[in-house]
Amino acid sequence: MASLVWIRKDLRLHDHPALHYGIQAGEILPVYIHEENHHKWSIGSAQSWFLHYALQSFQKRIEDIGGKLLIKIGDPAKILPKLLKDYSINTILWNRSYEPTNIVMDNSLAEKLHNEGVTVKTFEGTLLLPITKIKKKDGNAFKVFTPFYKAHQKMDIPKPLATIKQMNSPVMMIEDSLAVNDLGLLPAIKWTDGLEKRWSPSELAAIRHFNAFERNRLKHYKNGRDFPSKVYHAEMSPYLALGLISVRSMYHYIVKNAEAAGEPFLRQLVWRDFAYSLMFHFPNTIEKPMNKKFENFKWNEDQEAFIKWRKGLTGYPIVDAGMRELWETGYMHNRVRMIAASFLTKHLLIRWQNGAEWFWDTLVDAGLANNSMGWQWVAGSGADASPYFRIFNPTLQSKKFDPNGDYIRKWVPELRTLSDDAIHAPHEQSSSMLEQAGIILNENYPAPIVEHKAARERALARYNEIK
DNA sequence: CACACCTTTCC
DNA sequence: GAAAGGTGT
Repeated sequence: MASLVWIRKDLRLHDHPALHYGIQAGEILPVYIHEENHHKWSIGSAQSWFLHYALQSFQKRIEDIGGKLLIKIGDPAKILPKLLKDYSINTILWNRSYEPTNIVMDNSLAEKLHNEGVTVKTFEGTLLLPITKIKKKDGNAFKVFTPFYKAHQKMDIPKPLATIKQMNSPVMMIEDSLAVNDLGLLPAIKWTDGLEKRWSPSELAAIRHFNAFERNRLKHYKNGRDFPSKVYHAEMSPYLALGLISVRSMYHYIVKNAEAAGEPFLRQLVWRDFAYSLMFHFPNTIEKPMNKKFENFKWNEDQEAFIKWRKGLTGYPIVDAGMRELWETGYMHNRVRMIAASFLTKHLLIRWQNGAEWFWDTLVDAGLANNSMGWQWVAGSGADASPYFRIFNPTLQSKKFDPNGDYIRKWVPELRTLSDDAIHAPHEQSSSMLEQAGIILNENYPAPIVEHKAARERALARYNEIK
C-alpha cells in the first residue's frame, strides 16, 4: 500500500510523523508543492533562499535512502487529487499547518478527498503539543503566557519518532517532477553572500548545530543569551521555521542530557507553542492589535524614518547594528530585535505591522506566529505584552548588553575607533573625541534621527490619547 | 553638592 | 524598563 505524503515546512527525516506513519504501510510518494498564488505572508525573500537549499538537501537525503521527492508548482488543492489518481494512491498524509490560510485550504481539501474515498490522516509535526487542545477550564484560549505554560507542563510531550532509514517511492514518470531550481526561490539579483556565509540549510547541519549548542553553550544560555556579541543563544530558529529539526527531538534531548540547566531554553520552546496558540485562536491578531484600544492609536506615517530604520541609519548604534546584521545575514540577535522593534514603534511611532512586514521579508527564520506575537509584545498591543510605558533607552540597553561594543563594531564598522564607552552614543561625545576617532556626524555616521528623551515623552503622550 | 541607593511613577 | 524623586552619607 502506497501513501502520498505532502511535505511542507517539515523538511526532515527524523521525527516526521506523516512520513513515519506512511513508511509502516509501504511505498511513499513524498510531494512538495510550491504555491504560486502568493499572498502577503507566503514566504519572504531571505527565507525563500533558505528554503531553496533546504529543499535541495532534503531531496538528496530522500534519494540517499532510496526514495524520490516529487516537486510541483501550483495549487495543492488541484495537484494533490490528480497525483492520487495518476499514481493510484488511496492514502494521503501530512503534518498539520496552523497558518490561517492553510487551515482553510487543508480542511476543504481533506473533506473533498475524504468524500472521494481517500484516507486522509494529519499529524502534529511542528509543535511540542497540539495547541488546539490546550485551553482554560472555561474552554477559552489562553491569552497570558504563564497559565498557558503551566497547562502545557501538565501534558506529556510525545517522544520523537525514529529517523527514516529507507524509503521506496513509486516509479515516477520523469516529466512529473520539477527540479528545485525551477521553483524560482533564489533572487534574480544575487544579494545572498552574507546568508551563504552564515547558514547551512540542511537537516544534518541543523542537528549538528543543535548538538553543539547543547554541549557547549546551553550552560551559558540563562545568563548569556542576552549578549549579542556572544553565541550563548541557540540560534535554532531558521531550522525550526522550515522544520529542518523537530522541536520535540530538541525538547527530549535536553530533558535527557541537561536536566535543570535546560529549563530556560525549554521555556522558550513553549513560548513558540504559545505563539502558535495565539495565531490559531486569534487569527486576526496577525494584522490587528489584540488589545482593541490600539485600534485607535495614532501612528506616524514617516516613510523617511522607516527607510532609515531599515537601512540601519538611525544614529543609535545598537539599533543600526541590529538592522545591518539582519540585512546582511537574514538574522538578528533576539535582544537586539527587541531594541530595534521598540525603537520603531515607540521612538518613531511607526506601526508594528510595518516592522513585521520588513522582518518577514528579511529574516531567514520568519514565522508568522512568532513574528506577529513578538511585534505586538514590543508595541504593547499584545495580550500578554510588555506595558506601553516600558520604552527601551537604546543607549542604556546597548551599554548593558553590548558592554564592550563588540557587536556594534562588527556591524557598524565606521564606529570601531570609538572607545568601549563612547561607542554606544557617538552623538553624546565631545567634538574633540569624535575628531580623534575620525567621526563626523551626519557625514560618516548619522546623528540620531530622534532625540531619546523627547521621543519617549512623545510616545507616552500618544499613548495617553488611547488609554 | 555629588553620589549611591531605594521607591515610586509611567499606567 | 527607565526616569524621577526621594533619602542618607
